[in-house]
Amino acid sequence: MIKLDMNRWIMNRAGLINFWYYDDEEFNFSDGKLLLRGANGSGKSVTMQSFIPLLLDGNKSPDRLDPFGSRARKLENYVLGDEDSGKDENISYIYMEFKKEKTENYLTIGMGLKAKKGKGLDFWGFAITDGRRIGKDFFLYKKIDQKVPLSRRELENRIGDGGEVKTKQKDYMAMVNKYLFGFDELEEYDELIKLLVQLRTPKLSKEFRPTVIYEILNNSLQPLSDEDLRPMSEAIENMDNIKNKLEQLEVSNREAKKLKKVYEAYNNFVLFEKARDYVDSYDKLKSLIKEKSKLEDKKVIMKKKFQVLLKISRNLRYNKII
DNA sequence: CGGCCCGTCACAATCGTTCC
DNA sequence: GGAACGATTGTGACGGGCCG
Repeated sequence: MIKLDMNRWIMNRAGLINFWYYDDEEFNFSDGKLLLRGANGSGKSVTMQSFIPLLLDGNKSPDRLDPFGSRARKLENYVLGDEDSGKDENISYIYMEFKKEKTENYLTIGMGLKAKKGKGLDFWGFAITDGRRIGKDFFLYKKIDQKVPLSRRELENRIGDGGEVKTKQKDYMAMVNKYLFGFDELEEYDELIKLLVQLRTPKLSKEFRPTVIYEILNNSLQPLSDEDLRPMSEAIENMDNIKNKLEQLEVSNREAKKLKKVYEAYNNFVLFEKARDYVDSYDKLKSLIKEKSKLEDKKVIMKKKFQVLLKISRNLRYNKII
């Protein structure tokens, strides 16, 4: 997180030595601001890009140097000068001095660049943290009157414990972040630099259209990692699944209701049939019971009649025999 | 003065990024 | 997907400083 420090570092001075068309040049900032004025192509952009972003992260890619994003010029060209009039070998220094807004504390970051024709580019970035100031009590020349710039080894010795020297771009970037910005993660610092690079694009003034602004701002935003997106995509996926399931269940429910309606009608019909059968059977049973009791009465009478007849019959037989 | 050790430099190889 | 370029790492040669 960015600390809200009311006594911030502000840019105080910036300087170039043996770099591009500059022999030994110093720019003094006023309240952290600098106004560069000049005709098109006079080198305002080239001068500024040498400080921001180059001095902030040490990224020496040609496309980063050029505000138009082309790869036409390598940093080596700025160190050696033009193709024909240039030198065969040269050491350049670029530096920026920061001052605390309210106190007399100074911090200088910078880089040395050594180029040899056809031999690529050597780089060493440094920070002076003990308050020594370039041109006042710290010099990038071997001797003050002879303008021979220090080699890396010589600079390291001269800085000593009062600062740091880094030869790797990543280390230099981490060092600048540590002293100037204080982001917890180097990635955050990287994002800030990317934003600065995006915002300085001349497209901003050339094509002032909302879509272009949108494009630039969009590009400058930190991309979301898969890690960040996974919970969301999973949630959306779940929502989709649940929605699909719900729709399916609703269809099923409708169909089941239809089925139920028909089935109920069928059930009622069957029940009615059964009930009618029952009622009929019950009536039949009642009439049969009635008939049965009638027949039983009849049976009793017949039995009595039979008894009488039997008695008569016996009497008749007895009389005969006797 | 010579030998040893350490740091530097140059070079090659490989990896990563960006652009077309 | 390839080309170009930068970053990084490893290796060997070289040279300067230090010590005996």
